[in-house]
Amino acid sequence: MATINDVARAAGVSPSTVSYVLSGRRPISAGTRERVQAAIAELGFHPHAGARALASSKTNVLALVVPLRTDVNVPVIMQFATAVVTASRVHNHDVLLLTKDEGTAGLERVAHSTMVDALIVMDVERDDVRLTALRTLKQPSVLIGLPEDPAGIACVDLDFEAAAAEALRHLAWHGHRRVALVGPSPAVYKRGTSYAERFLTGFTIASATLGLETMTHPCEPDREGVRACLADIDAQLPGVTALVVHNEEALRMVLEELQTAGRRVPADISVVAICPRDVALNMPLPLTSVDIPAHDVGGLAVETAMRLLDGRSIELVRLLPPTLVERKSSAPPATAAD
Amino acid sequence: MATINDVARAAGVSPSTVSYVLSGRRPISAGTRERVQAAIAELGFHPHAGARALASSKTNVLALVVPLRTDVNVPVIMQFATAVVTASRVHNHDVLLLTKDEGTAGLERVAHSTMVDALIVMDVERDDVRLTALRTLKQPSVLIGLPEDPAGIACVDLDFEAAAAEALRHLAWHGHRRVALVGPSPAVYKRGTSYAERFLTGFTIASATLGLETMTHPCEPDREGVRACLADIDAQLPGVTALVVHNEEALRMVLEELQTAGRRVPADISVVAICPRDVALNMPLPLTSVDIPAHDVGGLAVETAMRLLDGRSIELVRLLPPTLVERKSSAPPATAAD
DNA sequence: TGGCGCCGTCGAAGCGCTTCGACGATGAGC
DNA sequence: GCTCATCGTCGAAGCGCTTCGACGGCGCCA
Repeated sequence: MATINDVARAAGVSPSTVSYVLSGRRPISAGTRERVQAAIAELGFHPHAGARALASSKTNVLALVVPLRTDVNVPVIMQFATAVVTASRVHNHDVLLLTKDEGTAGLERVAHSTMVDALIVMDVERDDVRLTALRTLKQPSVLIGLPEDPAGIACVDLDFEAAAAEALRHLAWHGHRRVALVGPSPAVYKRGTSYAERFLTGFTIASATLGLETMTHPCEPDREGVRACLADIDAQLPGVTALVVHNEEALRMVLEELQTAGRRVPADISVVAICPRDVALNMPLPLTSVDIPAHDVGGLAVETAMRLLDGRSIELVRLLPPTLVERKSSAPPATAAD
Repeated sequence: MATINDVARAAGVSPSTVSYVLSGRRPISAGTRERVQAAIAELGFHPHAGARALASSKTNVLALVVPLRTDVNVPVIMQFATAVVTASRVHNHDVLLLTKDEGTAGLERVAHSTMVDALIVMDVERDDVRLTALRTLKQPSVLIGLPEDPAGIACVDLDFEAAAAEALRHLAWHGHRRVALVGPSPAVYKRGTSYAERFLTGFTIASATLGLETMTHPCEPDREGVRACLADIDAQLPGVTALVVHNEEALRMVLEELQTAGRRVPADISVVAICPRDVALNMPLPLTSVDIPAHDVGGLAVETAMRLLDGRSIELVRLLPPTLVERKSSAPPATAAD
């Protein structure tokens, strides 16, 4: 492997000049620059990442902490992850992949050993134990999610409260009065997963504001769980005319169960999903949905990390406004006249 | 951040002694070792990864290249990825996440700049363009998959040919004579994706060996694709009594379509799936399946990388034998008497 | 009791890069 | 024509660690 010294020798300049050509931190004459670049190309020189990190205390690596539990929706996680990687590359950074199960120790390990410049943390819980650890690190961190007390840590996410409100507003506008929320699995709530709670809150508040009769119900994403959930909803909220489904894995089964029960969507019952765009589009019926813009959120997380790294100002909490797209699964409720 | 010098001073020894305590490369007396360890703990010392990489030319980082296309099965990819990360941690390594779309350039970038010690590459194609690049790197690489000509590169995977044979053998043993393969989407074949082709090959060979009447059909994983696929199968292989499904995303829909058509599984038609265990178990009916042991394969990939790194011998191509587990979706075909 | 080998430790070099201060050359200002 | 910035480049220090050769002290054997 060629070193910066080899390049310098080949170009007839000093190593520092090569470095300045590379970093652009000092003016270099056009002629010199070209000779250096030619030498770099010819020798196939790539600066040694470790040496660079040592000298500059920058690694150009971001840590990304992903959950590996399978009760969260895997494809969505993957969408976030690839969005983060893609955005990182745009900013000339790479991504070190950590799993949530290493917990606090993993964060400290990579931070203390200076493997990364910043950390992006997914699957944040209400009182996430990792927060205090993150606050003591010298590297900045960005959460994808919003804990109860972010205090000093940057957070980005979809505004799930607003998303719930948006879904209800849409249904209310169509004339629905009785709406049930099919939520994530009980385990997700039990963990205090941030987005689930915020959606629930938004749902409850909007329900009151709009004067709707609503109920909420977690849902295990298997056939039995879905059946039980729908049965409970029918029992507790008879005459329900619309469902808000915030559980992608259950989504398809919910639709199937409705069909099996002979309830047509949207003629007999409307469905609004909270999920990524492509999921909504790939259902048997294109669903009216509020997007989970994983790509935007991931990109924003990286962007925020970059701003933090070069000392630009940021908004500490950034919640993206939801977008509801009306497709084929929502309509006014059937009237007695129908 | 404390440095090794701080630790040395605190423990009253030289920096090299601290280093030897850390690495165990030279004998250190118990007393000294304890003092050093105490100092390390007290100061919260973590060696600087860059400095270490520079001095030792080892990064303790593995590159993992994942596909981000969505026509491959995302949850399976995720299983491989988490298996690799988990296994890496056991060997005291971290994982740098690359996406396949950076192609050859990405591999060369991380290798030439000495960011990683070895590379693990997923989603390998028949004539993968990345192979020649990999061969020129000074770092070893391990493929998850098996290209046409691996020549010198370590490969690990499930033995998909044997998996196909296993599925057919099981069905033949039950007395089935007409069996159709519901394969991955056409795009997967078109790319020359290694596992899809190997499965197809194994299927065809085993079919001949066992003297079965079979056919194969790719399947787009959406409602329409599944319907079309099943219709084609019925048209081209009338009286088919069993299906081998090598397409997880279509799996659920296949079952649904069969049910809709009033064909009971396994009474009217048997189904053998090729998929991870948990997928087979989470279907409405527990499926007879050949496991895709993502966890084992990922672990083996890491293990192989480690052996390569410390010069132990390896088998260049390692294909894990398939395991078929009989569950509720396979049975002897209905006879005329039924 | 003297010599030899081994154990445990030290010191220094060096990994490849960045960065800071310095310095010659050039051009502008008076 | 002389001073003073400015531009472009250089040299050297230093980032924090590993590793190699060296060396003192000890136990062992003769």
